[in-house]
Amino acid sequence: MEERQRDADRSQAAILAAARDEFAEHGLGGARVDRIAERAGLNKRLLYYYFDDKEKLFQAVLEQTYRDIRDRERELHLEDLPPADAVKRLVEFTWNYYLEHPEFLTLLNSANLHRARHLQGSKRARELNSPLIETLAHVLERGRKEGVFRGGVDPVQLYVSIAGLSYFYLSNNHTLSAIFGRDLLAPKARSERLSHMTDVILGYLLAP
Amino acid sequence: MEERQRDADRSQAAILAAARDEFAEHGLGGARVDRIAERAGLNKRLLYYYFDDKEKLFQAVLEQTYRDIRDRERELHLEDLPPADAVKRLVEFTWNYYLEHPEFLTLLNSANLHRARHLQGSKRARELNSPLIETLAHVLERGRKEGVFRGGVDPVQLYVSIAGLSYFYLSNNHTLSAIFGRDLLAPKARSERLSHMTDVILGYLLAP
Amino acid sequence: MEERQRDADRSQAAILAAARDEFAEHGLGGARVDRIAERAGLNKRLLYYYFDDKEKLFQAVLEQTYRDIRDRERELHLEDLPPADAVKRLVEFTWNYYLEHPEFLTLLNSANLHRARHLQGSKRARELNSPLIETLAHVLERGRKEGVFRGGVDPVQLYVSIAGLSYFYLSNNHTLSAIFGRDLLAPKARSERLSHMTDVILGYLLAP
Amino acid sequence: MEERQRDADRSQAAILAAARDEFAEHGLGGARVDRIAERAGLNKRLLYYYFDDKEKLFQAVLEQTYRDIRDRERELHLEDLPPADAVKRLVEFTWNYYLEHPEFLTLLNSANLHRARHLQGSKRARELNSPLIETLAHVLERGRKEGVFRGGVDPVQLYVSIAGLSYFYLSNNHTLSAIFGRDLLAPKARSERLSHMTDVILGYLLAP
DNA sequence: AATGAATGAGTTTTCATTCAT
DNA sequence: GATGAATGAAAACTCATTCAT
Repeated sequence: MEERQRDADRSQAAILAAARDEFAEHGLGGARVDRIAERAGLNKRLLYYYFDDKEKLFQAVLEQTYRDIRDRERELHLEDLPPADAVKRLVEFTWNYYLEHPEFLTLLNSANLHRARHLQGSKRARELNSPLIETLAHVLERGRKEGVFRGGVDPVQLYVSIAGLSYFYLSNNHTLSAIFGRDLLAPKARSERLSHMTDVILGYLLAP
Repeated sequence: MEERQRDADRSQAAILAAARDEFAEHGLGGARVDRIAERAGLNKRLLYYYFDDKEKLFQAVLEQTYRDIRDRERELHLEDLPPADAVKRLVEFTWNYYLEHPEFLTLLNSANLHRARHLQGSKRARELNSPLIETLAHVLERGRKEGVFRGGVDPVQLYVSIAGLSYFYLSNNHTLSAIFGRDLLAPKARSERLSHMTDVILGYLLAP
Repeated sequence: MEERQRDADRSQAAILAAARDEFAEHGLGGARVDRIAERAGLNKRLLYYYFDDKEKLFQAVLEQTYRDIRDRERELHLEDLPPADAVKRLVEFTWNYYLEHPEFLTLLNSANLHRARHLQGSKRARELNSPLIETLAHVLERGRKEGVFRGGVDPVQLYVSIAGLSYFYLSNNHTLSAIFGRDLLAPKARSERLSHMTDVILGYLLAP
Repeated sequence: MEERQRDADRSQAAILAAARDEFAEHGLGGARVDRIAERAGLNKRLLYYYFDDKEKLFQAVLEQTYRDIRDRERELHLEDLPPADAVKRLVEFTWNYYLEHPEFLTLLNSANLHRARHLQGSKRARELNSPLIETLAHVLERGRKEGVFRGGVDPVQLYVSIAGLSYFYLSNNHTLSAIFGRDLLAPKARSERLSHMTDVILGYLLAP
């Protein structure tokens, strides 16, 4: 009985991982159920047994994806750092997380292409919301009080901006590389981008 | 003769417009050739007559899309404005263009999902490159000389950042709205976003 | 398990038989996958499930066709007969096999129209080679030693000639009938042809 | 006016030649009207203008093909040669004509696949019949009278046999080459085949 | 829990043919 | 006589999903 349960868990995890890769690579429309089963090394019928249909499977992948990044964000402990360091750390974390999880970007693109309807039904919508928003609000408040940050900064706007600077560069990496004729993921290009983004965010935040 | 030619052009244009909308709405994988023909009000066979297959049609759409935004960028005449105004205008233009052309965002996402292979073969790759990069370089240089801008700013990085700030907000609008539980496209939210982005970019650029 | 396996085998066999008939009747280019499925009484999708595509299905049919005639040739036991009888038997067998398997002729024509590329990839090319060539060589050798056959006869040439005499008559039966204005498959015409062919081959082989 | 007529004739001839090649290469089912037009360097509409449809075009090609070989046969003048030489010449002619007109073989195969229905309607059916049959009858008669040929030989059977020996070898050249693992069209193989065929036919005919 | 066989409804693509000039 | 544009029907092939065990 226990054995069976463990098998079941393992199978579900294998399916989720395979589905995540397939959806990330081809989008929701381009993903193939057959390929997911093959990637997972399991019978196709099992996908339906555990996840009902392709759409629900996509939703499960999305939820897991959000859960993962939120867990990581929670480990940042920005509240323990001086304001400027905290912001810098957030910029770096965002950049590195996107770099190491390229599937996150394409999954979000797919979710948005479908107008986020896969999140609508998500019961754990709470889980989706970033715990960072509140933390960031505190950091900004602290910075303002200490006189290092400008005031009137909306933490949501800032959070979105920090994400956007990394996201666009990495998500559109292929078209940008084609247009500019240079490899945006070369080591030097990477560190220049990170440094630029930090400059932009801190240049904006730091009080004159 | 003229008539016929004009009809051919009109048909091709109708197909391109229909395809652009369909690809934008459903992505490359989710787009349906039948629907494109229906949208265009033309026989499906004609799509193949003019564009060979779905992939080439997508490529044609992409090229036209780039051509359009590049044409608009060319009309900005940033070189005639004071540096800070020029940058502000660019931020506003980018924001408004994306707002008015939501298809641009999803098309680029699709192109990137497919690793920009549809641009690889594009003979007119030159056309893809933004004419703004050089203009922006001049603006930055002027600003630095006038003592209003900081030095050492890479125009490509800045261009990408300006784009990213708008792009992420609008492209991921649905997931973000779901997460934050607020409508990011409400009039007030829009003006707040534009104002925030301008603050970020100019806050970064303006010399202390 | 057994049941299922047997069903799979039965389905594949039904598809192969239906495909053989359809290809024989219409050629590779004229054959219709829909019709094959209908003839087999199975879902069209299954053809692709088992044989990938139309080309591979044609290849499978060809291989099976060759296997069948080779099996029959093996049952002839020409080595047990006096040389002249052995050759006579081969002429008769060839004639009758072609008569009873008209699909063999058109399938070979199709294969040749496509430059036999469907045999190129066939791993079991060995199976295609007739076991008769060696047997025929022995028969010719025996006949020569016994003084009844002329010497210097290449068994491959002879084999091809025996086949050609029947093949051309039957494969081109329709045009020949149209040209000569007589039914080449009427009973009398058949026996006359067989008798003529035997005369030709033995008239050539028998030592003067 | 005259000019026009000449253009029209030239166009029709170009279409026929292109169609002959296309049909020979791909069979009736595999031939493409577009490709025929392209090969002919003419507008597709013109094929329909002159030949009504694909089927009628195929019929026209067939008729022309028969006309051509019949014309050549008429030039043989077998009646002027000693009987054995006449037969030898016919074997050689058949072999060489097939070698030089590989399209003849595949066109006949296509015609037969379609049960020669394209000849049925042919008004000039008379043209199809070989003038050689009668000539060959005379040659056989002469040979018998001179005591060099055996008696009781049906000229039609002999004609078909002579054709079959060459036809099968050349028409099935690809499968035979694959099966026997040797190139049947290599120069040495060619001359051996011709010599073998002559031996077979004369070995059969020559009185003991 | 797991799986190979089977399927209906699409999906892209092709093709012979016709229209309009 | 000649042609580019257009089309309806059908072709090969695909896909998510279900059946039966």
